Amino acid sequence: MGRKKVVVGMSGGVDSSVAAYLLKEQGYDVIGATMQIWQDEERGMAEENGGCCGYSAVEDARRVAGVLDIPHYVMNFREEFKCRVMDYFVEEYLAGRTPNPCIACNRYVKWESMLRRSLEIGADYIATGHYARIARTAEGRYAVRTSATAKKDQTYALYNLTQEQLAHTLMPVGEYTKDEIRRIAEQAGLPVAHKPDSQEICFIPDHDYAAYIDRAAGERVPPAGNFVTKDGEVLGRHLGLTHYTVGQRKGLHLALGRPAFVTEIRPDTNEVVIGGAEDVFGDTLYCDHINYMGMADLPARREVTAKIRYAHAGEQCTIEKVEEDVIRCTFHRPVRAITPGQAVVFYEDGVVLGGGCIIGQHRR
RNA sequence: UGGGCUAUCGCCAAGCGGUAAGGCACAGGACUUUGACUCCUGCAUUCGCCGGUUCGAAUCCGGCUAGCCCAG
Repeated sequence: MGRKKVVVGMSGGVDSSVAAYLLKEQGYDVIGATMQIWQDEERGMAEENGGCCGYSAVEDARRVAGVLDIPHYVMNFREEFKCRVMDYFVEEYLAGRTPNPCIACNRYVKWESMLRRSLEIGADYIATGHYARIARTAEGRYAVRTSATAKKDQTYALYNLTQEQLAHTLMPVGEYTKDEIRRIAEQAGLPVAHKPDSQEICFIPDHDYAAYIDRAAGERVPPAGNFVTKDGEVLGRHLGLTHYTVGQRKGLHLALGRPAFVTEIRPDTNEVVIGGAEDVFGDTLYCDHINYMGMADLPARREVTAKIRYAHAGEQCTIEKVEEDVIRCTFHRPVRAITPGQAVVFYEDGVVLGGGCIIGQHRR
């Protein structure tokens, strides 16, 4: 009767399906659970391939659970998802920042809500199909560390998890490569072995973020304004701050003879600053809303590797706490597109030490 | 109204008698559990309009139209 009970968050995709399979093989008492997060089921049906939490989620997950012969529940997190992910996404854009909804979804929905509900039904752990591994530091802290495949590594999106959450988390998929996972799925006879990988933001199926924000924010959407150079020269009109992000090139409709990029978004003056390719590099950033993971605090400066976006290879840098809940990060070499609202995540030997939300290149 | 200059893809711009470079922008695709970046592909049977010269013109000639500049 000593079998540990684990609730596996099943999205209906290959990864989480294999996670459930692996845990069952390892002797856990496995329960499958699929989160219901769509606000509008009708619209969800429009999506075929599904994001990490697309419409086909429930059905596919149920079929997999059937094959694995494990119970399967559907957990309704629509309210949490709306409040912690969708609303956050819109508010950030309205403030001229660029949010990462997946990070918020992980921390607050996949973990906070799903873990609480799982513990309530007597589970010891929750598990997901993320390409990451749980590590224990010498000081006894929990942290996520890079998976066996650098290629599909998903630790960046998990930097915001708490010690409590990590203590109750299993990530069996992190030990394998994507190819191995698909092979395992095939051998196990899982019906989703060849389902395409998820991508894009799951709650905006048509990929038109600006239009989504327009619908959600109505009157509060920032109006059109000027594109300017850093010297103040007006280059043209922009469609409204929510259409842009730092580093962006496409969609500016600015034919300057050479590629033009967004280097800064100024909510206070409603301006979008434009520069050349070289102008989007910077070597210093400040971040707040720090989450300490592998390290308990940052009492002194420290040399680490930092990623400033999901698909960033990482760059060596020095981090230093400049005030409570604000860290300055100085890169050894300039990094491209330091973007307010995005997360910066610190690593040491593949272990996530912590991270925060980028304020910008200046302290504010 | 005289004199001069210029009119080539949405923007900029090669071309100077031999059968339309390139850049930017844009579109599509690839990549991608965020936004981006990047990469690949596409993008003027036609050169302001009408005639003429020539085997052959965007390139030469004439006229017209438009814009710019200098005179007034």
